[in-house]
This record gives sequence, structure tokens and C-alpha cells, in this order.
Amino acid sequence: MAWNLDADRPIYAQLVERIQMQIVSGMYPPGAKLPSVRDLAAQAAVNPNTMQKAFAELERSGLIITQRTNGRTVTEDTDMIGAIRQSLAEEQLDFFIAKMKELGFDTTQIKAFIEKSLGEKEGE
Amino acid sequence: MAWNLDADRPIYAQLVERIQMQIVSGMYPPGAKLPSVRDLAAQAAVNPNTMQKAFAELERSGLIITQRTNGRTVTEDTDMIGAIRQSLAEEQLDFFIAKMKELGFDTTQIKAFIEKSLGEKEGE
DNA sequence: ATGATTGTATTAAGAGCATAGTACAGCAAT
DNA sequence: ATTGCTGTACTATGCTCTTAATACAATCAT
Repeated sequence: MAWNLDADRPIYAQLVERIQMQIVSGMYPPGAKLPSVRDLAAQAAVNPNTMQKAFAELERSGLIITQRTNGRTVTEDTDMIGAIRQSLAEEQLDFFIAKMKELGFDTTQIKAFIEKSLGEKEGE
Repeated sequence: MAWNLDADRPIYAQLVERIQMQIVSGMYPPGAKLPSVRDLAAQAAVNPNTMQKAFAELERSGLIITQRTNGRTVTEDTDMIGAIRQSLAEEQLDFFIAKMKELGFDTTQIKAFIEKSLGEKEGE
């Protein structure tokens, strides 16, 4: 699997975001067992230590849970997952709009960009 | 001035993006003289070497021009500046939509986010 | 009980980034 | 000519990230 990691940003941080995204988007459902540190590290072609660091971060946020010597699972707190999903979406939205305004585009123009990219029709 | 630099990304890269943004958005118009390496470094509270590295990068892309011992100016090639502006906008757009879809939102939902954030009316 | 797998911890090495400090050549204003 | 500013170059140091190579205790399957 191509994890498509960027060179000019800490890998562990990218791993955190990536795994978070996979959990929030349902690729790893609530309560699902996660691959081992070593396996995931191999998949992502990074050092186990780096993956370990990413997992530690995700655990600190409560998104995943460690069973001492029996691997890790996704939290079963669906409310929490949903909240994070919503929060990430709003973050992306705000960032996008801020950047577009920095670039000198106004509300109408931003909408035009969106319409052009997603199609003119109301529903799809 | 608060340059609001992020800790977990190379500073010089952030400086490049920031200055590029300032040029493209017209804060530094075509042909305008830029502050010296030392001055801008002081403003951004970074080491002159770091700012130097950022300038070198911007020069490589042709956006700014060095007069050997007389400072730097923004390029007068307005077409180029415009093209970069457009290119940055599309980049932001694609990135935003990709992330939102990764998060599991469909076209209609993305539009709803935008409408909610920018206001319902067509023009503004 | 044994072997494999789990998370976790440690040490060592290398690479890139950022800073500090210094130095030099060229141009402009005085 | 002198002073001050410009870009540029260099060395040294410290920090973080990343990798590599181990090692160990706890659990599970057999």
C-alpha cells in the first residue's frame, strides 16, 4: 500500500493524521482490532519505532485503546469518533476558506470554484 | 508582526509559502522592493540564514529577482503572478475536496458546508 | 510448557533544520 | 574615501526526526 508520505514533515505526525482519518471514515470501525505496530510499520514502509510513536499519540487522544500484550482496538465511543469527524471537517473548511480569501478571492468566487469542481446541479 | 509559524514543519518552507502568498495577493505588487534579508528575518523572528534560504527558493521559481547588492524586487511578470495565484487556488480546492471526501462527505454535504459558512445567498 | 506475537524500552547512528557568529565583496550616500 | 547597507558564504553547535538493532515481559495458540 502506498502511504504517500511527504518528505518535509515529520512522518509520525502524518501517520497520526492518516490513521485518524481511517478510523473516522469507517475503514477501521469502532471496536475493530488494529494491525500490530510491526505490521503497520511494514505496510507503511516506516520504522516500527515511528509507528509506535504515532500510536502513542492516538492513544493519548483516546481514539485507540491498548490491550497490554494483545494488540490495539479502535474506541467504541461512536460519539467521540463522530465529534472528531465533524471537527476535522470544520477545520478543513475554515482552512480552505481562509486560504482562498488570502489569495484574494471573495465569497462569490469561492462558490464558483466549488460549483465548477463539484458540478452545477443542486443534488448529485 | 506575528508570522504564526508552525513548529512541526520546516520554517524556511513556511516562509516561502507566506511570502509567495503576500506577493500573489498583492501585498507586494509587481516590481516592488522587498525588505532586506536581515530586516525580514527580524520581523519574522527567525535567523537571517533561514530567511536567506527562503529567498533563494523564491528566486529559483522566478517570483523574485535579486539586484546583486541592492536588495530584491518582485518580478514584473504579472502573467506569471496571476498563473501562480490561480494554481494555488486550484491546489487548495482539490486538497479541500479530497479531504472532505476522505472524511466520508459527499458532494451535497460539501456544498452544504460551504453554504453554511459563506451564507446562503447567491451573490454577497 | 513452548513458541509466536503483542506492546514497550533502550542505545546508537545519521540526516536535516535552525541558530549563532563571523566574514567578505559590491553598491550608495555622505 | 568612509560608512552603511546589500546579498552571500562559511563554520560550529544543538535539536528533532528517523532508522537500526536489540531486548524484555505478557499474552495467546498449540
